[in-house]
Amino acid sequence: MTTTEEPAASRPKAPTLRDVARLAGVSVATASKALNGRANVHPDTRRRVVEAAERIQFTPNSLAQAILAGQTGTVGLLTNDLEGRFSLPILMGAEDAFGAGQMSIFLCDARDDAIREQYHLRALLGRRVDGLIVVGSNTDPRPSLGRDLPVPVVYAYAPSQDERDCSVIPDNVNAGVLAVEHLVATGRRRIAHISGDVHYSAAQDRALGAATALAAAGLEPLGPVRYGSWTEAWGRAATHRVLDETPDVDALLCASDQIARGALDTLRDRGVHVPEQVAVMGFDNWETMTAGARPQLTSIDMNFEMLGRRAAQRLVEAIGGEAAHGVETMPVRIQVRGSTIPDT
Amino acid sequence: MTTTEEPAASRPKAPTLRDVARLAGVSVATASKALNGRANVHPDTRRRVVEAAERIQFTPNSLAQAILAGQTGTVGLLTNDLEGRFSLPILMGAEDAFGAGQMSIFLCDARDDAIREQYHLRALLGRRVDGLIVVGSNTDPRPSLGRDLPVPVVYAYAPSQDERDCSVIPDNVNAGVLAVEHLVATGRRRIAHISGDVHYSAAQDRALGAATALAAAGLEPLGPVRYGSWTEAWGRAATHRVLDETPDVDALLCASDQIARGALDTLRDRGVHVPEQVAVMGFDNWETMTAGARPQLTSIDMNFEMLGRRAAQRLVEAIGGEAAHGVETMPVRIQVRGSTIPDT
DNA sequence: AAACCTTCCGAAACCCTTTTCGGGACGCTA
DNA sequence: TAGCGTCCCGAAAAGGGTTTCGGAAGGTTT
Repeated sequence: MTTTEEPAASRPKAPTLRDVARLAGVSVATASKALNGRANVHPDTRRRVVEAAERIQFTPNSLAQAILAGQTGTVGLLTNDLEGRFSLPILMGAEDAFGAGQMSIFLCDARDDAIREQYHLRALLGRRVDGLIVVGSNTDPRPSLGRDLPVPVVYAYAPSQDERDCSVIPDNVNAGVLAVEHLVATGRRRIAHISGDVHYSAAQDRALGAATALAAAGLEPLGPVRYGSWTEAWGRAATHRVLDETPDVDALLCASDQIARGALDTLRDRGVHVPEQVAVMGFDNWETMTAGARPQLTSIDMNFEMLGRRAAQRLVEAIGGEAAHGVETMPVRIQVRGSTIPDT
Repeated sequence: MTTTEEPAASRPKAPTLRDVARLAGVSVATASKALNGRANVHPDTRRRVVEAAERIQFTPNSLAQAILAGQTGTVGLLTNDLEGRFSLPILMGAEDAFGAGQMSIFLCDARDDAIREQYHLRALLGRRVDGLIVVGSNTDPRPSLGRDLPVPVVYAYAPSQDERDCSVIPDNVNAGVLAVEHLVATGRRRIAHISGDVHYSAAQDRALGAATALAAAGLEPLGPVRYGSWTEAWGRAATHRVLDETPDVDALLCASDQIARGALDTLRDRGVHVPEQVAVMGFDNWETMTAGARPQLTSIDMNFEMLGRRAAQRLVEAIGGEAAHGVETMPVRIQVRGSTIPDT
């Protein structure tokens, strides 16, 4: 029994640069230079080293590289969005923005729990992430992580309450404007607004934008903004009320796709034709909701991928030393479908 | 102006153990022992060190610890599920299973692209993850990552094609059984099955389970299994066909919640009462779909959190040297709502 | 007072990679 | 043949935390 005998169950350790050097018959220094394309290595030597590295499937240990460089090439994504409706597109946008993938992403779900968030924060800082992206579960401003962190932080979707932090959020006000402009452009004049939970800034902002655009078009809102919850059930109930109180409504602006789905259901039940008699719009352009609707749902797309890319971009800048700050709003866009324009 | 003044632009570097030792007036070795609760440190000395560490918010550098220990305390989650319907619950289950969070998770989305997957795999191995969880976009068996990796791999949701790998998947066959048993228990006898894409093993397995349970109950299937796509539109269209061909149907077993939503819409349009005349069931128990349905949708829950926990558990075992392998199916459960049982 | 033990602290090695610097080998020129 | 320049390669240090081992200081015993 020699000391090189390994128990059968043991997994082969990942090969190190030392192993490559030994196999190629050179020093570790030369092996490093050969693999990294540095000068002063004879072509034959380089070839030997590269072949040795491939043979044993050598992968440089990023940890050791990071400890030298002071940069780990990792980013922490701290989310409170359990469903991933916001954080996943943002994750993808970030993956794209960081480029040919030098950056790996730690995803932590704090589940709207401050304790858990602090806990994950400690873990991420211990792993020496180069930066943090914090994604909220809604667009309401959230407490700052603090300003004495050793790494830059970018807040996405939910801005930080601290103006000196860097936040990137969708432009909910303009979302309301775009929606009303579209409805007006299609000839609607009597537009009711069914919103979600009144305490959400997203509801307030969208309503503000809608009111502004209505005024600009010289129109009066049809009844009050009807706040409720972000559910299909509320969309159904509110639509009944709108039809009862203002039967001459010709458009329903719903503050989420789910509410809009509920509105469509009620309209169908009551024999109201969409979009001929009443147009319906949603917000978020959530494909799951819009694709199955009858007719398919026109919606405002919040551009989450772009939001993620921009957040990642700002983070890279901050890591590079450019201290951006303040709240940056990202443009939204409208996706027109059959619920506002008759299918051709 | 004191020396503690920092230039505004420069970010304070993360403090090291060396900084703590200097502040406490001891060596780095003593500081390490004091913070880690080792013996042979005088209580007064320990207290001084701990206070110094807290004062400068010292966080041990996990990279340095990892390079020593040969374990990084990180796991790679390689997913192809763009929406995160499977991978996010699995992520959460894994977070829970790894316990008080010694483990951090790299999330990479390969977007069903083998090149991108290989690329992320290299990056993860370079970062010396202790293990990998691979999540598929559907339950069809997928190619193995290979058996010569330096870390253990657990396949979740989609099993590996290689039997020697370790896979954890939901029990789709039993899901079909449970669904039919529930419908039979509520007095249904003429049960039609509307499924999704015929090429998906999930569709086949659920249909197999349903057929088995029907036979066990001494019932004949009502017409053929109607394969189509996993969409509401298909659910609507297929329901029309079922009603036209077999008007005496008393239950629609739909292979996804989306299909079931479509079925409910068509039944409502044609004045068929649910659940009195026809019961409707879905699969996946996707809250987004089930909650807004009228009536709320009975569905088979695939227990993704449990799946994730089990996968993480198997991975921990494998990291510890216990070589589990083979395909492990996880139990599913039924969530009964108003679409099969009248609301009380 | 000398020898011994306990208690506590610090120097140094270790992990893996990169980079700098010094030196050996070789060819060319005077 | 001596000297110089060029081309390669290897030794060594750096980076941060943990651990082992040696040793210093102080107290106790004979």
